[in-house]
Amino acid sequence: MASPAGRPRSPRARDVRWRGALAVLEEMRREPGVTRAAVARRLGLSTGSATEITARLRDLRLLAETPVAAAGRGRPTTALTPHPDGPLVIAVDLRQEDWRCAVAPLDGRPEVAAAGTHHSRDPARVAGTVGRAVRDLHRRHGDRVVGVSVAIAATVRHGRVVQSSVLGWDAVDLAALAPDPRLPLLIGNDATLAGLAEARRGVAAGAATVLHITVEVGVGGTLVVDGRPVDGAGGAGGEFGHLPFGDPGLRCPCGARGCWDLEVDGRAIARHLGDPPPADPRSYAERVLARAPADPAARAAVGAAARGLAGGIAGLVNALDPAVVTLGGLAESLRAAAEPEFGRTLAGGLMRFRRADPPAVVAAALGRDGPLHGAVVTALDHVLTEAGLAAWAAHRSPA
Amino acid sequence: MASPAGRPRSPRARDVRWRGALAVLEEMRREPGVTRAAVARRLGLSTGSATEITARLRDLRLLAETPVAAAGRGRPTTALTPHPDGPLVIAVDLRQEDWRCAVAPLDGRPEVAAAGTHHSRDPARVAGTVGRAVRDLHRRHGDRVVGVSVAIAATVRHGRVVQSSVLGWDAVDLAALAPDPRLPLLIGNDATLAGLAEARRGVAAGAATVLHITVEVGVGGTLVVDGRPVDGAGGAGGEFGHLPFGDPGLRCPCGARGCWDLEVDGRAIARHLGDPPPADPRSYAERVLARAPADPAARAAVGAAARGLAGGIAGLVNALDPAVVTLGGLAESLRAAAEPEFGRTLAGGLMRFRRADPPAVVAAALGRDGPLHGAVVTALDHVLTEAGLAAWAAHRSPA
DNA sequence: CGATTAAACTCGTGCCACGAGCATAAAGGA
DNA sequence: TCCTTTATGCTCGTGGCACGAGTTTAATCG
Repeated sequence: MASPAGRPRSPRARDVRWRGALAVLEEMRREPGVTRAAVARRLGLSTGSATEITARLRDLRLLAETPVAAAGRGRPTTALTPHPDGPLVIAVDLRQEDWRCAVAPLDGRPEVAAAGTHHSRDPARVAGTVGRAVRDLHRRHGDRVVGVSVAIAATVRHGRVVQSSVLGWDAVDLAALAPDPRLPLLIGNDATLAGLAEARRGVAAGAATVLHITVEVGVGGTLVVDGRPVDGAGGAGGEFGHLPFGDPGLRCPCGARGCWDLEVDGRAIARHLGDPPPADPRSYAERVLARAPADPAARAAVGAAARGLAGGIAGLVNALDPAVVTLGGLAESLRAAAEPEFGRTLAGGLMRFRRADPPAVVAAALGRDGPLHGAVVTALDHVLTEAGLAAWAAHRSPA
Repeated sequence: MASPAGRPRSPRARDVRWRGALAVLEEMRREPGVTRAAVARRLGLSTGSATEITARLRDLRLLAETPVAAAGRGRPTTALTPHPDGPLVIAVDLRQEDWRCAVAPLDGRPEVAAAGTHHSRDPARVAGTVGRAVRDLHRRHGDRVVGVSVAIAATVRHGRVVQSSVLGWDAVDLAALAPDPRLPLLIGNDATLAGLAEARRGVAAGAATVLHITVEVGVGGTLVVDGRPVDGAGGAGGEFGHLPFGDPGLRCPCGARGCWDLEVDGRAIARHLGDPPPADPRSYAERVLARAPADPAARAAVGAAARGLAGGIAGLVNALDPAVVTLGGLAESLRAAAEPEFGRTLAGGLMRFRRADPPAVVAAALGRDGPLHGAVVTALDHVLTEAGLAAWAAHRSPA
């Protein structure tokens, strides 16, 4: 198989080695269980190329082919699936009070393998617990593991946690989560990753420009263009909650004034109801939402928050022109609870020429699994590159 | 040179035909006048590949090599320049009262070839005048012309002008500007294109995430990520002026309320001075800026507008995390005239963790040539693709 | 004017994808 | 049951791009 006469090529920047193979793997990922024939058709590959590429990928333990129930006449084709001994990524979702670890093969479907709760505000202890779970999975799967990706309810910049009001953390180094320093460790904001997941695998799959907005404590989200989050120079984009859409008289814990955050979440609802600022704005908001159908004051407060949400979204639509807006967390609950106000305010905030053709505003499909799916997406984005495949091929040469 | 035995390859999606050639042409474009040796080093090409690629491109009239003054010992290399009979793009900048047409070769340096003024509010007449100039250039350069790109002071969506308050136009079809229906005609917003030009060739060249903000009548601009403007599903992104950063009591001509537009331009200055709304907010603002150094009331009004500008920029930095912010048009004038207020408000509007490492805020370098340069950039982005080169090679086979 | 140096040119080779022709595995019909 | 139809997979010769070692070329330096 290796070069019989000359020496093997050294890898080069302009190299073409993995082009076809990558395209095939991306198709498998985009639509788990596609058949080989369908992939070849879609990519415009000749049957000869398809044969060669799949054979190569099988030898490298990157995919397997499973027979598929015959669909009409003709020679039956096979379904492309991740190789049973192929690469895996570990995804972690670290939330306010709990965490989950999952493992996913190249088709990007995570399987939760460990979970737990944490009530500690001590970052080191939490990182220790989660790190043990990750190391455990790494031991179990050996060098099949090619990356670790963490979704966390925190502001992340240059791969480091900068702060988290939800977790009550300041800057924290999560390098301890990597079971092996040679493994890439990716850290991402949970709302950004949830938006990424919606754009790639959720309701907005296929749309080129997707705006994801979620409300938990404050507003988060991301713009996803062509499947990649627009997260800025340091990856700390998507902090939409700190756009000054709100009352300039209100000071935000972030240090600025008039932040949108303060107009939308449980803190806004408490203000409208004349309640003191809630310790946990998220659960406070849920309680008010629950009693809103029967309680006019609660309903009015929810309506005000929904208007605050819709007005900001309208502005972002004006500025960013997304094809779809996806709503996660309390954002969807607020809209559902106060649909009339939400719809009116959204339409009224759009520039006139946009009103004829506004973007669809839809509920996120992945729910609380969004961040976990997003973590898998980013991890696989690293694996499914020329460099990633070359590294895999290097330490696992063909049988 | 063509296949001696087999038949020529048909083009395919996974084809590799233009990979190296495109990389070389992009280098020539990025740094006009680079030497062939430098390009080969940068791209990691062997000298053999460099020889072959340049020969191929020379045969296709895509580049020429000119001897270069010897720089030290060794065999002298050559500079890569656009071929004297190579492809050209036509760029148009259509502004409030005047227009310019330029021609640019593959190095992306436009040369203005025609210009004029228009005081008509009749879109058809303006399009007629400019269209004649374009057709004239097309006749002069024949089939060397491979694209036409227009920068216009208007909202553009899906390649069509939707409205322009500056020009006083409603929806207008500019298809008449194309001298030949087979030529690609690209229409873009002037502020978006100016931002693109700054990010690719101006002060922000090299930065991965650039936020460009310009003020003329209202606020425009764009976010540019990895050299591509983030302009949304229909290309109508960048309308930052219609983010609701302002007084919700003010109604904007766009149909929404509280638009940032109204806090920043000549209309805002007039409000602060108690003047009636100016007919031409741009020249009104310039007059007030001119007398601000000597006139405390004018200075205060300018300061208020500068604060409105800086507060909004701070919010956008929070949300988008750019590495650089470039200021064009009156935005730079406002900052320069009211530096203290601008700086204070900008810093105060940033989230606390960003204050330690804020983005550089710099004046745009290309000035009024920005939109023209941006139009050239988009046109060449279309030419310098596999499809673009294949089309060029098809109708001009090698000598 | 030869030594040195940087770069260009030549040429044999590997690798990927193509595509025509052949082989194969199912369904459908006689 | 057997032949036909249909869709697919496999084999193999070919083209095209880039590599890289060896050679040539055009400059400067001593």
